[in-house]
Amino acid sequence: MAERTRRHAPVRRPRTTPSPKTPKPPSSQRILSAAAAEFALRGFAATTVDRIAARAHLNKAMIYYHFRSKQNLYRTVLRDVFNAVADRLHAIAASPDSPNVKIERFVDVFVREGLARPYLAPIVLREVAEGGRRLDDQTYTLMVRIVRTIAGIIEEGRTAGQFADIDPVLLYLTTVWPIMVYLATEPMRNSIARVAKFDPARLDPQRFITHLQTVNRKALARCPGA
Amino acid sequence: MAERTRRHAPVRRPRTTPSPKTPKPPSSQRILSAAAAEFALRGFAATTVDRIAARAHLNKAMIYYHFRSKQNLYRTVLRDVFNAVADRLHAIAASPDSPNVKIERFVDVFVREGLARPYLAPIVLREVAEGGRRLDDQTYTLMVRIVRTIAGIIEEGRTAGQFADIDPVLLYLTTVWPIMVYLATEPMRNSIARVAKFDPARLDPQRFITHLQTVNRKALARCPGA
DNA sequence: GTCTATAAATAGATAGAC
DNA sequence: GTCTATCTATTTATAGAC
Repeated sequence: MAERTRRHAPVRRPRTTPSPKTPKPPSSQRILSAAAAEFALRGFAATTVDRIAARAHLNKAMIYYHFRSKQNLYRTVLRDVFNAVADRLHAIAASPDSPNVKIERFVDVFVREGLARPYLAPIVLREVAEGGRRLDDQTYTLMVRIVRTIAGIIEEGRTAGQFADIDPVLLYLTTVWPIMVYLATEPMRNSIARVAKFDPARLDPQRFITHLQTVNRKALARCPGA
Repeated sequence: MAERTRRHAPVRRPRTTPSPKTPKPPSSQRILSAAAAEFALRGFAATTVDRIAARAHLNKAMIYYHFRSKQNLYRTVLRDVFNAVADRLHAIAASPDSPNVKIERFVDVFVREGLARPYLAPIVLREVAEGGRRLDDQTYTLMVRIVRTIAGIIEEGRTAGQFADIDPVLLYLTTVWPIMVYLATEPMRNSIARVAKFDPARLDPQRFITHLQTVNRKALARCPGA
């Protein structure tokens, strides 16, 4: 609704003139990257528009020119984040692999993508803690599609008789969220390991991925298991 | 270090005069409750001292009298939260139950305690998203003790030959954090279910508890499972 | 212990030149 | 599209009466 009343800011125009050699990305892109980093680092409230501007090597006024408000900028960042996740997930779901392999690939891809995008997990977790109050309808729908897609993979395996009778939505919960927390705790993992006196290597990405894949495989196996 | 320089505020004095019939708790307690609720709802930065005061039916100045700063109040709340969790966990770990039962009880108790304390999960998740930057040493150590305790339960079962060769720390990750996210998403669960068109009852606490217990049992079972 | 100001700093948003 | 300057509101924290 408020989205309808945007007055200027052609935020993501169809790049008619790609400008062959762009040494640095256009300012609206720089703002989006800087905003993602800052929002991830400090959360919505603690992030100042000035800091975003500084990180983007721009002026505060430029942010209000491209995006109408801090709120609107945040929403755009959120949509981008969820869109990226949904894209990756759909690609996996649409692949010709077996459901079993799809679930494994899902874990693997999710962790690696998350490691490559350090802003992803903190932003999503902050939004969860917020009760999703800042999610607009579009992002909300996107989030639901993510749940439905992974649940679909499990349904696929279940109707094919390959999986045990596990609720896909619940397995989504126990799969996606440990990943998000694992990613978000990256800055503190070494400190924890040191204080707790165990080898930090135990929390290596590859070990974590294998663990989650194993847990999921066992959970979905038809073997009784005690 | 800064903790050493506290000038006034006998925050939690040994209640020498319990004042037999206290109709409402002492102001410092009211402040702590109000602060927990507000910090959970909005996070540290977005929470104003005025709102906490209003919720506690007190004046802003009282907060600075009892606690020295917003920061210090927040740290106190965090310590209380983690202390409560650690207490519950130690009680379970010290019980004479078998490791198998302990893990099941752990899941059950954690979810139910979390439901009864709606501020717990959001505060913890916000802190995770923050990279633990606001944790003081005391709380940090407390957090580590929680990891060690649950890891200890699994070690206990493993050396007794009852459990498969699963890394306790990794199982801690895949057990505790789905619970935290499950708890924190309480306000949005119904909306999600509605938009995604599945029965909200699928996300009932009891179903979630059973699911997590099943996944853990299978993960820890010695049966190969594919 | 509790309250009413109020100081001091900060941050979202805009005006208007270029 | 980009900048400087500024308006306005909010917010942490304190002073000081009772």
